[in-house]
Amino acid sequence: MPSDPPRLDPVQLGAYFALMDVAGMLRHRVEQQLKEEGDLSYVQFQLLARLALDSTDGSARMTDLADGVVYSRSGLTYQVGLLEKAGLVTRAASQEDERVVVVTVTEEGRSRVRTVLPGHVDVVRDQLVAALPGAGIGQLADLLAPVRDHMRAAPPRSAATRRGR
Amino acid sequence: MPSDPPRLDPVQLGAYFALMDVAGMLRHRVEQQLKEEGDLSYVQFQLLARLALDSTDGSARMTDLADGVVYSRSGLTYQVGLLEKAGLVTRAASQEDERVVVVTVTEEGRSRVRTVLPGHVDVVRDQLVAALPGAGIGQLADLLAPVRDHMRAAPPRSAATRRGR
DNA sequence: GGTCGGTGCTTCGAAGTCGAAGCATGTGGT
DNA sequence: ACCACATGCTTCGACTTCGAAGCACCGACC
Repeated sequence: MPSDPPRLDPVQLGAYFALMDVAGMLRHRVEQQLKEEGDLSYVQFQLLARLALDSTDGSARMTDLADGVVYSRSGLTYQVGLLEKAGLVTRAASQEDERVVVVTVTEEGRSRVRTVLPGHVDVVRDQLVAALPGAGIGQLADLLAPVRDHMRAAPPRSAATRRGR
Repeated sequence: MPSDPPRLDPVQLGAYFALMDVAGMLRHRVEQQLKEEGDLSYVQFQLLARLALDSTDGSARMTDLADGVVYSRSGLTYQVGLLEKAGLVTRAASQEDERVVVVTVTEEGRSRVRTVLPGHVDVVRDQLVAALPGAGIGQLADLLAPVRDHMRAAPPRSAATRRGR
């Protein structure tokens, strides 16, 4: 009998829902903390953090920022505009390539990140790490890493459907 | 110089970022599929699915729906309004309590869920399950379940910081 | 050197999202 | 019965988000 309902056992479905729920709630809490302690949205924090912590010179091209964060280009333009208005970053056209806009954190931007980071980390620890006994967090990291790689590699559309693969 | 920056080792941070990234990408892909094959947003699908699959009589109060989905009340009103306009659900005041609005899936709503479910499951399998070898998906479920419970139980605000501040 | 497709970013309009305020109904205390 | 507060949902305005269209610049090829 072709049981038309899907072909995902309860365990798989459970993992899927749990993943989405946990991420959703975690994001919600993190966003609250960022808003309260630093008047930043999650996206803005991600952008600032990437510039202040993951970049040697504190600057990056718009496109590189967009790739790091899962975001539309237009949304990025908007958010960087806000950050610029707030004095946390500066924008400048690249010399080598006039099309490119280079975004750079200001000292105030770095300072803001420093202000929010401890509380941010507290939230993650209290909400996520604390719920996982001992090595749990490590196992979680080990499980998710390959998934992330798989997803980044996989084509966003068109391959998802029908028999194939 | 005291290393005041966070107190989360790289593994914990890695798990956190991986979680947020994976959930973000997965949601993005799932949303695409839903939009293409059923003209539904992720939220709308969640609402319909909850009514069609998780409810014995195919109906629920607005508040119960909002609690299940991580969502604001006003956003729920908006989305249910759209679903009603599309003929996928109906709204009616409760008899016992005039304040309560009971939402019920229509047959067309159920049908819509049936239409999108297979593709939805395909995406989850291709993107999430396929990336995890053997028992991986089960381990993921086991790890996330307690986290979800922990978060649901934990106070949404104000408890984020203990010492300091 | 001029045109042409490709790339990087922005603008624009439509939709979705949230919190606060508002309205109507229920409930408990006096 | 009355009043005050609580509860359930909606409305409102502000903000964010996205995709499509647009602009400016680059590189390559004739």
